[in-house]
Amino acid sequence: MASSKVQQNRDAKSDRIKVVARQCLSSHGADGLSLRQVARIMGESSSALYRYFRNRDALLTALIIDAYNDLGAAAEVALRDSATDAPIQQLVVVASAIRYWAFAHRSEYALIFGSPVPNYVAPESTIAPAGRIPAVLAQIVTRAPTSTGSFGSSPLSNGVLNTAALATLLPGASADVMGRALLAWSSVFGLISFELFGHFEGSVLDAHEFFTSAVYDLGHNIGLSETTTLA
Amino acid sequence: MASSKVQQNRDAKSDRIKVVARQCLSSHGADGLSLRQVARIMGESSSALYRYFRNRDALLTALIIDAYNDLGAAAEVALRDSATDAPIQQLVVVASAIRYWAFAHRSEYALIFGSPVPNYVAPESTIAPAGRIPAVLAQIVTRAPTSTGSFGSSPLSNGVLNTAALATLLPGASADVMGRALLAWSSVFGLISFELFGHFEGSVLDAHEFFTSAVYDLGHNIGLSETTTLA
DNA sequence: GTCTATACACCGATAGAC
DNA sequence: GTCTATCGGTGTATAGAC
Repeated sequence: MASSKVQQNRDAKSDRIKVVARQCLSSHGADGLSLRQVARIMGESSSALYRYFRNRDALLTALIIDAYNDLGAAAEVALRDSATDAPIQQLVVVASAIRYWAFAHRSEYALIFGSPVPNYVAPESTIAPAGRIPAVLAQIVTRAPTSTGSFGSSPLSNGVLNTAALATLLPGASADVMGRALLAWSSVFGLISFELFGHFEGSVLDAHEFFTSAVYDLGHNIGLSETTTLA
Repeated sequence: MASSKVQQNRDAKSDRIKVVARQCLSSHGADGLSLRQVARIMGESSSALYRYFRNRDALLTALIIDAYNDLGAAAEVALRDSATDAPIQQLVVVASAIRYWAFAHRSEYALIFGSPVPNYVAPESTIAPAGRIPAVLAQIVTRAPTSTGSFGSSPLSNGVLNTAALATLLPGASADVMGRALLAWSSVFGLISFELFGHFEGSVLDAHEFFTSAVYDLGHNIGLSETTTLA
């Protein structure tokens, strides 16, 4: 299991490349990421980097997976550390952690949640890390009293969601819970993206307060209650 | 008021350029848009196009404004055609029209709602067209019974929204109405973007049905009722 | 593992002829 | 208004020397 010395050096340099690549990302966007520029900044020739990443897209994929995992870990930590047991407050805590991460990592957020990079197709290896956030939200929703608020005022029809696939990610969740988790996630994403990408400019003055109120509202909508329930 | 013949020719050619530019947009993304490629496709030299657009960013701005206006007009038409429906159904109709437009104009949707284009700053002239969609949504929310559902279970504090600025866009709306309109808009945006950018891939099988149910749900959340109310 | 050199492509923007 | 020619830059990716 112990990786060899040379492997450690390889990984260390891969990491150094990715650090520089993330800087490039913020100044030129995902599409503008180039091995040449990374090499220039590192003071090396571009051909040297091809020993570590087959091509530009491989570097991009590595950055995407790292971003998903970093954000997913942040959400998981927020849930674990949340001082409250009330589901709706857990939602606010987790959503705020996501928002906080997004602002601390703007370009990586844009990389994974912005417009698709032209001529880049994400490989399968990105989907597992991408599922960590909806999984966290589903954990919260699962704890909501089942009596409240079915989806869209009537239960989701069979076949709308891929319950089989989602079950591996969110074990034990009903279709309704899955649906509410996905809705909550996309709404939180919408709020954060609008704020981060400037679409609230001029209309929302206190973005933090607006976000918190809105998420609170969303929590009510998907049936989360104030009172603590057991998992 | 009658524009001269030469002006008409100029506008016609500007339009032809923009048509080709929109094609380029879909294959290479906003950042990859280049006057050179547009010229190549049109069978002209690139320098000729500089008579019509000062530079690349000017072309981009024209495309952005057109996109906002096109989408805004689609939303307004949808609202007008559903004038006699209950507010919550109006919301579904308008949101569906936005979703429909997004899928018919993927690259333009990504242009205005995706990641910001690196090194491009949108000029002031884009903000008015961008406000047409929230204005439509606010019209719907305004018709909801004021008794139901305040924002986040407690009214929005003063100073959270720029009510002065929003008033010119949504005359007569209260801060609470504005807030609910913005929340609805960002949630609808989140749903559409997740679907369009592939984040529902593998989990949502019937995206249309899921979208409709979710928007219905959102409508309830912001206090829209089933019964028709007068404007 | 890193280097130089190379083949090949792309771009924005301008000058000056017609 | 359109053209050619040009300057000065960007990039991917490989071959082959050290």
